[in-house]
Amino acid sequence: MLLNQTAVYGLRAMATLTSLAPGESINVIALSERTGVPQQYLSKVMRKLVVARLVRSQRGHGGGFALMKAPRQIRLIDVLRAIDLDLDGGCAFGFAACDPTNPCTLHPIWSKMQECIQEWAGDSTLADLGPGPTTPRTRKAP
Amino acid sequence: MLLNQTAVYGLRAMATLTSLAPGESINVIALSERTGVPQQYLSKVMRKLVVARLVRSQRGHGGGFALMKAPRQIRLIDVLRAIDLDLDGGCAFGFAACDPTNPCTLHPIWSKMQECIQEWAGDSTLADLGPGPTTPRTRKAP
DNA sequence: CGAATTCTGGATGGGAGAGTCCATTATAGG
DNA sequence: CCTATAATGGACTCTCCCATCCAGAATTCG
Repeated sequence: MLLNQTAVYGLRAMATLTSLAPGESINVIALSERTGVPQQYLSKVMRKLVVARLVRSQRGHGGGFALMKAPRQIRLIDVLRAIDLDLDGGCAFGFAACDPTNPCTLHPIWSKMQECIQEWAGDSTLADLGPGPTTPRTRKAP
Repeated sequence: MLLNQTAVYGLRAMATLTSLAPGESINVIALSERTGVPQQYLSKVMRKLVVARLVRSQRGHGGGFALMKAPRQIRLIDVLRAIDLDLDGGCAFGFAACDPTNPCTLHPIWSKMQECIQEWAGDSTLADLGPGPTTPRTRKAP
């Protein structure tokens, strides 16, 4: 897989939160069932999203998680960064000084990929999600 | 980093082989110096490229590695596949049946990323490399 | 043939990501 | 005020990727 597992888990969770009615919240047990992410591990992931101020958490009876901003204001890159995913890997050759004026031989194709993924993650927001379900009839075995 | 370390190593090696004069070959020691990939590990990586028939290997005195085809005929996706990198992760939610007619909510943005990366890896070849060097003055610490 | 060179391959170790278990803290509601 | 609920946090395990060590097989050169 291209993105790491934790990043995908984060996207699943955020997508599910986006599908909630305004003002509604969901606890980690229900969220785990809908997303297929192991409960205990999902807790860790959610914490990262809370710390990054993308998600609001509420403890105690009736508590749970909800988005902290409007879906339109949450870019994918914000989610991925919150999950500690580093999209900008630097020079493919590991050169200390590699830039467009002094590029390594991999620079053209490498920067092409970087731009492609940066543009995707930077321009898409949770408002770009589809109308489809956030929970499946059947899920593939992990 | 987006791609895993081994995949990047593979691209570095292939880029360096591409920069050789026609008919020339290079042994793993020199290749390791130029690419910054640890020798012993580079051997494993090179073996994968050989098995995938992208690289020709020659043992004994004066042996080494060289490209098996013209750079134009080697796509990036061929290299990445040889390194066991799986670019097609399937549905982001892990749904068993997720397709354009019955999509999950993440489907739009997910497929957008898939297309972006598939197009990049499928359309680019080693002929698209730049003229820059394959070995740096200084390299970042790993 | 003999020796140096070079790739091949197995075995092993370290570390980070993924996942689990359990104790603790905070909070709503009766 | 008490209890059930729910998030938080620490400690631990497991697995796979990255990396290293070393023995073995093939091939060229003198």
